[in-house]
Amino acid sequence: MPDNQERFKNVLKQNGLKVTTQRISILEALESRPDKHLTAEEIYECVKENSPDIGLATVYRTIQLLAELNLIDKLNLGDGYVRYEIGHSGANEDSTHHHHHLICLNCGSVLTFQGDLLEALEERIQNALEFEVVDHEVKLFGYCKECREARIEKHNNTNC
Amino acid sequence: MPDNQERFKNVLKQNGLKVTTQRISILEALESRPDKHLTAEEIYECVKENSPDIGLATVYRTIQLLAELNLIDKLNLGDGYVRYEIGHSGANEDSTHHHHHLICLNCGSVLTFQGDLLEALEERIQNALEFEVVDHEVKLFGYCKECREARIEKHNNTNC
DNA sequence: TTGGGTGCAAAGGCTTTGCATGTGA
DNA sequence: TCACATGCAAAGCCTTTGCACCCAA
Repeated sequence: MPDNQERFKNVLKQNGLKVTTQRISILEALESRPDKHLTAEEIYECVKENSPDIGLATVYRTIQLLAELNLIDKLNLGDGYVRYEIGHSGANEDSTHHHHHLICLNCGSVLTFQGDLLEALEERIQNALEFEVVDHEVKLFGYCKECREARIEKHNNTNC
Repeated sequence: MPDNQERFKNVLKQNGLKVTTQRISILEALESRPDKHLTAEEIYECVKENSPDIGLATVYRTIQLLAELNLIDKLNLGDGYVRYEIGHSGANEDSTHHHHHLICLNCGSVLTFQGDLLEALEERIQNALEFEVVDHEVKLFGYCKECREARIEKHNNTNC
């Protein structure tokens, strides 16, 4: 999406930051793999294909920057890596209510789903606990279609 | 709760594991601070008061064990530490639907709340995406009562 | 020109692991 | 007794930082 890239360049300029080839490459890498939830290392490997000289430290610095600019979202699956993805909602929409994640406990794949059924809950909390909710994160753990089918198959074959 | 401790000892024995003073101490430390979401280091400091010779490695090994035995829950607030707390639901209840967390973005305090408004959502996902949900994790980020009041006060004083 | 950006390597910080010693059953 | 558990220190691993060089503006 060149739109997104133009927006990125503008955001950088507006913040007095420079538009460098590395920054563009990293954004492109993330854009080319939507819903992929890449780790810093994966982004690094991906970017190196086109920019072999890039350093891992630059990747870390840039994703931190992108996250601060709300251009990408951080995601922690609890596996020791911090992951990143292009912001689904975009900076123009209400960024506080976005998508959530379905994490397969077997293969580790991550699906996303839209939907915001938490507003009622948040309102209740706001009233009951006087806690002002500004963001939320929902992770659902389970088994994806593929793994379920494989498991059923295995079950039929081995009976365990 | 001596009940919990008895249960713990039984669980250990049933799994062919030994009941050691270190393991008991660590469980006690976690029990004495419900809703506190301690890091390994904090547990270590806490246990050292009564067992000065304990090693940090033992704490790590034990909390890992306790988590595997479902006696404690892991919690990741995204601040670089893994935290642990005594399982609220206990092993006798339905352990898949427990409590959730309210994390203050200002002071870092963590409140918990019960309630499970996600069942409808999970059912919908189960049907639509053929993803079998077995557990979920909900984190709400915002500002606790104390910080809100402090913020309002500051606002009134400094006008910013 | 020039101050922010980058690459490389070293350092940080949390967690795990190897190994000899200790200890519950 | 003896296999499991512990303590200590070293190693692992992801991430950040220091510093000299580079380059977008």
